[in-house]
Amino acid sequence: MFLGLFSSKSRNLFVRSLHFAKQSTRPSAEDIIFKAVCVNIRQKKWKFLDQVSSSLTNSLLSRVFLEFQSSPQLLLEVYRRIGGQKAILDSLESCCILIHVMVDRRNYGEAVCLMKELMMSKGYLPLEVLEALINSLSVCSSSSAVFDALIRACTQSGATEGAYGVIKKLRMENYWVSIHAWNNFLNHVLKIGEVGRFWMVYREMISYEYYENVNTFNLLIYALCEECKLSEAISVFYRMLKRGILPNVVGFNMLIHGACCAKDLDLAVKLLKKIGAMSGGIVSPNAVTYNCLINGYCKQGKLEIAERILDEMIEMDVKPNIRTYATLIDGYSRNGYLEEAFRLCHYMVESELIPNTVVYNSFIHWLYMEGDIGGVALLLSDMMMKYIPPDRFTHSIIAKGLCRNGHVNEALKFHSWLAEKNLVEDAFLHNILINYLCRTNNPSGAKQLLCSMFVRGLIPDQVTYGTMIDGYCKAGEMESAAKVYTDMIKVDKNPNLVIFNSLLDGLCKEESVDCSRFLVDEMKRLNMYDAVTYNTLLNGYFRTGMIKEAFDLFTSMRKAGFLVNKVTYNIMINFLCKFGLFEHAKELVSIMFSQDLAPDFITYTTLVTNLSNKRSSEEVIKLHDYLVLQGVIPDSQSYEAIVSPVITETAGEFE
DNA sequence: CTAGGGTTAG
Repeated sequence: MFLGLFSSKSRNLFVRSLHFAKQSTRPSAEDIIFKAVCVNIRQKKWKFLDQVSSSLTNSLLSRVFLEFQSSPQLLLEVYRRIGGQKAILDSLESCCILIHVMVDRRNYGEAVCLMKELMMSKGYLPLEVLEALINSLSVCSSSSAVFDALIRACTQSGATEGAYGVIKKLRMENYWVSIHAWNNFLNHVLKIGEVGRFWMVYREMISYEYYENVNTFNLLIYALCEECKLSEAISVFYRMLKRGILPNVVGFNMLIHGACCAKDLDLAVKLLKKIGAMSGGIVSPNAVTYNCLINGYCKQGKLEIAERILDEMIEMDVKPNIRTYATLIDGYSRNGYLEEAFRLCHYMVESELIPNTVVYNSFIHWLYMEGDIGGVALLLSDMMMKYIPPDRFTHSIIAKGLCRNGHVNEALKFHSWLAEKNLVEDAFLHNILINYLCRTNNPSGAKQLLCSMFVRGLIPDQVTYGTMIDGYCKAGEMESAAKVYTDMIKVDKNPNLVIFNSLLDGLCKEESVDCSRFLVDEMKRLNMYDAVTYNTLLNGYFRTGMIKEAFDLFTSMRKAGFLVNKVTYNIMINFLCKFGLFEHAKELVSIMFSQDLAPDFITYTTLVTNLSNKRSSEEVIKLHDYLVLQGVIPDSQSYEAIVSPVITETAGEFE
């Protein structure tokens, strides 16, 4: 009978009369419909709800949500059913009630999810959500954990300023911002790579007299590792112990990861061995710990040790996971052992771990690097058949693979295809294409691509600008390079070391010695310079015949130590050879060995080419033998063109 | 919370 009122014909009439009835006294029409809605929700009669949902008012919805506070699952079901409707869209309050209920039930995941929905799909600002949450605080019993959830929702959806705004506002209104919320924000700031801001926020937090907990300390360790300040990270660890805070495995993992990133594998292993002692026996390594070490060794090309760690891990009863194998597979692939990588993949499948996108990405990348386009095609179709979704990494890998194998136009077509299908695009992919367009002497095409990024709503990053600048510098178009540089400054992007080095290289190639020197002085003032900077300048001095300056520079580079690398010696050897000073050049080769800077194929080519121009075949062969005996891998092109012919020639003499 | 895959310099 009552339900008959809601047949589609009479519904509108009813709703209209509802507004009328609002003014009149008991029992108000809202009361009636409220009761009807509640009864139907209790009986899960969704059809009824679906029929009326579009005409439910905010206040009524709020009442309904409050009524069902103690049945969170039912409430969630109601919300999900009518969530897409306009009524609920406008009812920020009811959603906030639901959020409070979820937080009360410690269902933080759902609460965060609802908040992200409000901000990302429904367009509410973080501060609007905050205000609504505060307004509904009085009717709900929820604690300030709801604010933690809001900050988490902001950081998870990338709203950095939103999250910080919420923290500020809460402090202004005298609400308590928990240490968890601070930690979450600090973690987010680190993840987006803003270490400087991390320390600012940390100092701010400390100024409000917060006490760091174990997670805060872990974040400090992480930040210091990011800055390659390992010993400071370790001392933070001890400071934590002194405070009586018990360490957890995460802190150790961060230290070990930091040591691996700083290529100090001995330290990483030492830390692994000392986890027990340093934690008073309460912490033991987990899969992450071992994975960090395995990755460290893989990146150093020490695959036997990496695999030994895998064995040790199994021995210690720590189960290897997909990341363990993905790391090793990539390690083998990047060091040229694709067959081994496939063997490991088979083994992994036998251990009932299914290869994921990351594993496919590694294989595809390294197959492309080997020029095995057919292999790539097989893997890509395999991925499709197994419904393993490609991601933005896959796209970049394909684009780069195509470019590298000479199909820049195919890569561009692939890119347009992605755009057409509205598939994920990022700056990374554009950077690859821009780079190859520049390399194929098409800076104007690269410029077009850069402009198209703005149209697609993608923000070019430092690498994008750096790649463009380098492209123009290499093409000798310094004015265009300068234009890109100023464009970059205009959008508040700071130049980095790579960009300065590119500009310096351009200036040196132009033989603008004064400008080059000026730039280097400026870089020194900003404390932004490295071996590349000095190598570029050194090369520039030699090219312009400034021999004295070059040698003086070399001397001061050696004094500094860290400014000298293989490239430095290659440059020196090249010019010594050009001047006919072969004995001096060879002296530098032995210095290279003694400094653990093993000559590479460029050293080989430089020496062999120069020697063959001016000296006898015997000397060329002697040099070749000497280098090979010392473990230098010859450049195959130089060997075929220069050394191999003279070997057969001299061999003929002895016949 | 921490670990794996893609971009720039000589």
